Amino acid sequence: MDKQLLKEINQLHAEICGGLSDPNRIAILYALADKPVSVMELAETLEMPQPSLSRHLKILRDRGMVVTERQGASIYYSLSDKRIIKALDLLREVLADHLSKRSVLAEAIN
Amino acid sequence: MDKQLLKEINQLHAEICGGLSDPNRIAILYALADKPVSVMELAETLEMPQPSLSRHLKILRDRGMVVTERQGASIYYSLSDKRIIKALDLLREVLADHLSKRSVLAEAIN
DNA sequence: TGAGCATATTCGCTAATTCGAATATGTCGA
DNA sequence: TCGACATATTCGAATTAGCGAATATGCTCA
Repeated sequence: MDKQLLKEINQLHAEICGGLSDPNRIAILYALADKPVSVMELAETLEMPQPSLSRHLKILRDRGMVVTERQGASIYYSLSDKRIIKALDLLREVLADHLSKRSVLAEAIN
Repeated sequence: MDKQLLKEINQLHAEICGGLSDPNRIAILYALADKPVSVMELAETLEMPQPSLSRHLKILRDRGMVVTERQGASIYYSLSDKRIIKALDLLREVLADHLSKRSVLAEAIN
């Protein structure tokens, strides 16, 4: 593969991953995992100020990770692709394993 | 689940994801996908200055995403968990789909 | 049309990330 | 132990990301 092209792909790939690299956005994505949710509902569920939420949603939208559908005055957000949750779950498993290994070490100290 | 605990988990989860959110680190992780590689070899393959590489490797190490093994003067890095590549592949598929949808739109304009 | 609700954007600020350059640490073999 | 090589860390500067507060836009319905 062309080297320059590969760099551009990795750049885009990193931007997608950057969409995941904030705890609020992870909470948002899981909140959207099952069904579309409006901004107001999200703000309540996640106890997040609405403007902050909108900014995070924009980041996810720009990266094509969520899609919107207007319903009257509200806008419903949903995941654009279930594989995003799959990827998040995989990484959470990696995290869990890492933590439990560390905890074994912590025990062993005593 | 306890709300505060969930926040901490999401924080750690986001840190793992943050490990993926840089094009250089994505290149590093794919380079380690098959077999352990030394820092010098990585620097050559990826055409990256060694100090820069070491800094990125530290980020991945701190998050438990890669592990090291010393062999003489060299240090060999390897993936701590294949699921990291699986997650990256899933997200790359999401990216590919998103790009091709956009490209269809681009065609449609003409 | 205008009031009111839902969502988005902007501004000013602080904090975090990345980088190149320089330097430090650690290991091996003579 | 010293020199040479492999890797890691530090520093300062530049860029980027996130936040609260304020404000703007867009839609609906009377």
